Amino acid sequence: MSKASHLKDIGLKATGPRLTILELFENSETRHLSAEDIYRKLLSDEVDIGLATIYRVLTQFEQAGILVRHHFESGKAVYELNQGGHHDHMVCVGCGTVTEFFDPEIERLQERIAKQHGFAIQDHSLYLYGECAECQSRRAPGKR
Amino acid sequence: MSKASHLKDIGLKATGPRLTILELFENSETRHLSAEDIYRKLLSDEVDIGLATIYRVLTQFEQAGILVRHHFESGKAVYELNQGGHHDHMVCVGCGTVTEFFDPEIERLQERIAKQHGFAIQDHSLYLYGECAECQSRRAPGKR
DNA sequence: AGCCTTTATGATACAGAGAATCACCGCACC
DNA sequence: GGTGCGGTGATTCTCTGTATCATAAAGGCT
Ligand SMILES: [Zn+2]
Ligand SMILES: [Zn+2]
Ligand SMILES: [Zn+2]
Ligand SMILES: [Zn+2]
Repeated sequence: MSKASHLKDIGLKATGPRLTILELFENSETRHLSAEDIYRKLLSDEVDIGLATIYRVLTQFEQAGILVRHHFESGKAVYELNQGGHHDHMVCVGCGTVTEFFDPEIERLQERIAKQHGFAIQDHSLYLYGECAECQSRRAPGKR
Repeated sequence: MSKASHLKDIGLKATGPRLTILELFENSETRHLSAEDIYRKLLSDEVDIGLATIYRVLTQFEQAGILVRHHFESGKAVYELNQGGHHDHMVCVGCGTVTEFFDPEIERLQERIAKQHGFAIQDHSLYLYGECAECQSRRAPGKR
């Protein structure tokens, strides 16, 4: 009953859709999922949850700190399980693969710049867009 | 006739709306403007340019390299004059003020991380969100 | 300048992501 | 097992931004 009680702790009833979506994140190969991704995945699993519910649950989970939301250039928001460690993202414009990274030096420099301007950082977003190693060799197989 | 010939060089006719929008950017106090911002500003100046035209012209100017587009968390795209130097942005969640900054060290570290993953960066976006100095003292006048 | 072809404009319709509505449903507590 | 309140899902609405299309205006040519 860990999952159900976790939901109750944050004031959310342990309903079918919520547990299903939470489990989907825990068992998914791809960490970063959009509302549409989740909707399609559930449909292919014969689970029928309305798109409105998915949007609602994702928002609630984000506010509860269970999920973290990101906005890549794709235009649609993606969510991932909040497992404590902050990290930033590299997005391949070829295949869409998302790679996570964390650089304490960059984090420190951001704080330093903010301090220089008397700015109190609450949040930040750093996305690198480009071509992953696979997509590069796929486009120029000879090179390397 | 510098502006007009500049437009012609990139294959765009030097029309009224295009010149007006370009001049608006050059004379604006605020560097970062959304389509809606421009539309309202022009309306208050008794200039009537359709919103569709503004969106179209902004897209063309971005493709021509005259403007650079950014997506802050606000949800709407903002544009600024492309004056050569790349920079990143700090956005105040209180008053919306945008502060620009450039840190060669952060840029270098991004490249290093990409290289470590065999990733070829084409573009990146770094936004810091928080409270500017003014908004902080406005909320807590005693402190400082 | 006046004509003519090409491109631009602007009103409006359309699209896509996501939030709001609201009647119905089902979990939790008794 | 009833009852009430929160949850659900079909649908509608909102908000950015794009596509359409008839009309207008650039700019090259004479
Ligand atoms: Zn790739
Ligand atoms: Zn991540
Ligand atoms: Zn501020
Ligand atoms: Zn800027």
